[in-house]
Amino acid sequence: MERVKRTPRGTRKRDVPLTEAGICTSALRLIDADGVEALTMRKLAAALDANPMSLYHHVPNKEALLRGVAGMVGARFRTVTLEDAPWQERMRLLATDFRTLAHRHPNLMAYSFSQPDFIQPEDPFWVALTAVLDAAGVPQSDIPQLAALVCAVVIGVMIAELNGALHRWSNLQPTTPASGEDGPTNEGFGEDRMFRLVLDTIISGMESRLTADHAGGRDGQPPQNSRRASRRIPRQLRPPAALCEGESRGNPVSDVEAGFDLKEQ
Amino acid sequence: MERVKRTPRGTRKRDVPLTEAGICTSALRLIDADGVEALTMRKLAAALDANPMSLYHHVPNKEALLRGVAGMVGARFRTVTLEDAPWQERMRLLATDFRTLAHRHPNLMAYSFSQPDFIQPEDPFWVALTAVLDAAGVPQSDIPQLAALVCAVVIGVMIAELNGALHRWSNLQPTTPASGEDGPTNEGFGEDRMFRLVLDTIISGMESRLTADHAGGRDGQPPQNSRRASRRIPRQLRPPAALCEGESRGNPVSDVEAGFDLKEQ
DNA sequence: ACCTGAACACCGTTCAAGT
DNA sequence: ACCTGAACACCGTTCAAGT
Repeated sequence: MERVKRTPRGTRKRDVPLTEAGICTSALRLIDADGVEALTMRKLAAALDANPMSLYHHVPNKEALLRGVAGMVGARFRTVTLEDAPWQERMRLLATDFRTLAHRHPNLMAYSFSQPDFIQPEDPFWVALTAVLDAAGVPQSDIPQLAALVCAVVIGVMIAELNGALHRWSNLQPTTPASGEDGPTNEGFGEDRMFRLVLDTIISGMESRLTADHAGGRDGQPPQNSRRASRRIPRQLRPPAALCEGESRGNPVSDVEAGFDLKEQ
Repeated sequence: MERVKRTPRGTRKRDVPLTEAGICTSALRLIDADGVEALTMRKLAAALDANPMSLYHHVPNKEALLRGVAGMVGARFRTVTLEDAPWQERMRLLATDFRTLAHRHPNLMAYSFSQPDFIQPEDPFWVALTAVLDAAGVPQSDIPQLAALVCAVVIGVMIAELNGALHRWSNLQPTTPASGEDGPTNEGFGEDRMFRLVLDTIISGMESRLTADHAGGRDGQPPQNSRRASRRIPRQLRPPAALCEGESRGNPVSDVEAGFDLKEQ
């Protein structure tokens, strides 16, 4: 009995012994086609023309397999490091490159994004992001938290983009329909533009925080008009509902004057 | 044979006929305890002391059941509408209230957030959000897209918070370990603070866009220093990799001067 | 060492049959 | 009308047995 078999369509498979890499590659192909939830050890084995149980000699279980696939494409992330460019441009480039990778395997990424261990400290994306924040002048001690927030924001927008929520929400009617017009007018609105808008917005917000930080405290004249007025308003006009862990937030009205004061002072 | 039975532990169940609401309530209890992925039609039936097949007379299938549960807790969202407060404060309050709801049922929310139809046009959260953006002076035509982005950002941070990624990322070592210190020093860093920081940052970014919009174009003196300098830099220093749909973005260097120019002009 | 068939303990769901 | 038992078509995974 020969090992090389032919599928009903005649394509040749399994002329090579099973490998973890080969299994992951085939799994990725199935995920790209039908999504993570449609991936099955049995279907994967069939695609590899192998016995379902043979997979377990190379992969401990399905969860580890998915981790392997995610790690495989995560390692494919590439970006250029423009040391001389301003940090704003580097951050935009980094986020755009990340998004490009996500667009390459949307089904896998929609799954990976909800895994807490998706980003590892050695990942080139994380390394580049912390480097950019360092170049921006963020204090060393605040870099991890701020990088985490940037990750969360960027990934949040991409989740909403990949599962179609961004598109659907964008076409929801505003509260006041104005007049009987013919449906949503945002046909050519473009997720590209929205992604760039989010980037520009958080970069603007970071810029104003960083410059306020460098200007030093509350003495400088207000830069435009209302940017700092909102900070004088008490943070919470009513007591917040209890959180899960019953944790009480230290000082309810900690007025954040400027800068990234993440640490307990 | 009586309908009221007792479980092995003696607690009484099913003294009331099956209802869709009752099924959803029981499902929510199981989800709160063990997560969505652990919910099973058979386990749910056992919790209701019913035959697994009886559920299908009140709920078409498991997917619809989960939609029903999500809709049930989504309808529980409440917020106060402070008509007189500045839009920044209203937006903060709205996001915080949303987060409070998410903390009440984290397992369900972590699932719901990845469903594209989680937010419906009639949802009080959406209505309130669009009202806030309207009060902020966002042009009517841009409100849906901007609200969608706010949703995506806020939900993204909450996903990362609920699944622990935010906490893990925050404790990743920076690239330069400085010295052999004893691990991460961010023990009391607090997701509350990080959530507020994201809110403040996007609000700051929106403020600078809105005020720049009102000031009208590029003639006004630069407000502080670098906020607008980054816009003069060409957007893309290298050609972007092809996106999924092969869609070419119109003008690669569309310099966004100010305001929310989401529409194709 | 690598593979495999049978089997186990689960799923969601259909359907014919009960009351 | 509402409920139910049996059954179907799947899962992931274990395990003893093969080569």
